[in-house]
Amino acid sequence: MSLKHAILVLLETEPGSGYDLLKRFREHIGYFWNASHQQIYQQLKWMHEAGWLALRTEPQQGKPDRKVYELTPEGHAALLEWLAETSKPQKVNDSLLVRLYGGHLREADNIRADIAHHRKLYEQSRAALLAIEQHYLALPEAERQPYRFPYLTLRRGILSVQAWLDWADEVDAVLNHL
Amino acid sequence: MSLKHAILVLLETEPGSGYDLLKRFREHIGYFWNASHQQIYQQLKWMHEAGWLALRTEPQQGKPDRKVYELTPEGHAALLEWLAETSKPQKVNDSLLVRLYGGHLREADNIRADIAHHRKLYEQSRAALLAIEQHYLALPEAERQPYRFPYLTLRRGILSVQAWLDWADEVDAVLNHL
DNA sequence: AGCAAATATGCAATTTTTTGCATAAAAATA
DNA sequence: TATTTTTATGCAAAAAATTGCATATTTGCT
Repeated sequence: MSLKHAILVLLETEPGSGYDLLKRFREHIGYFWNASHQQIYQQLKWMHEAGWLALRTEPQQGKPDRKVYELTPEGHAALLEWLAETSKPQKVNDSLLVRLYGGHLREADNIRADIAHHRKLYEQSRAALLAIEQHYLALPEAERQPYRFPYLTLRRGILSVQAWLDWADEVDAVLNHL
Repeated sequence: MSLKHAILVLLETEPGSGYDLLKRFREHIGYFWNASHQQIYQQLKWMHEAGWLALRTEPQQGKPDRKVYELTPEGHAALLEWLAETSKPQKVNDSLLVRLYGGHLREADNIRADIAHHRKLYEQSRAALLAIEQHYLALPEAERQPYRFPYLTLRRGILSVQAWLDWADEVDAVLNHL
């Protein structure tokens, strides 16, 4: 529904290829937007055909051409239009919690392992986000300016991951005196 | 992908109609699973045809029949099988944060209004979840037992909503000295 | 040197979700 | 009494996401 617009926001900040976008989704904004490479390439194709994106093909020695996309004025207009809409509340679908809800049908060890597995992922995520934050905070005031808004979203990622880990501690405490 | 299984978990706890499920999704577990009525009725049909659910039609005076679904042994088996799988990390797609990421293209007041609008929703959600928690904590030990696992998911909802509100405070502080 | 992983792009089929439409009675509110 | 909201169910078309397949080079590791 708004992967198109997520792509517009990213390309407005900095033009890039489909693979560049994939990495940005994975490494930088995965705590608020996720997309597979198939999805991204499909959308880029659609957006290019709709006139939202211009395509610059950079020939590379030996390697296949690098296809760099950037916003057209139409794409910019579409982005502004979308930004003005009021966003619907986030739709959450978390199967880990569905599984926990049905915990009475599972082995306690299975639940513990499930939580432990996710804990590792969230801890990795927290470390990555905190590293990005340190990098941002080390910048001189002037260079921080353009990242003001992305930084606010980064804070959301950090608080959100931390809240998950705090909850996991509660869960482990309960599971351990079962 | 696992709406089917979310429905199985809910019906395992207590049989009910499509509308009952809709209300449970909306009022009780909306912080970890959401589904529209169209989705629910479609899935119920599929699950019934697949032999996962038995249908009991309760005639009502005047009113149209109440269609109550409950798990068959096959449905129960399907649920147990799914519960044993390891759950993939939650896929997050939050358009509010995409919009905030592109905040440099928006009016500050527009952003503030957007945050304020969502803050109201999250505050309502927090109040509802805390009320459910109070209700649970007021139960005598024995009656609390069957709700142990749902209570853990409720805690996730509470911590999660609180983390969002804490973040919104940070955002407001930054936006106000812009 | 050989193999795995990362880089880089895409098509096609299937599944899932969303959106729009449709009906109809009961309960609540003005 | 009239209108709106809630209860209650469902079909069909369109949009979006997932899954499986396919290709080819480069980089890092053993």
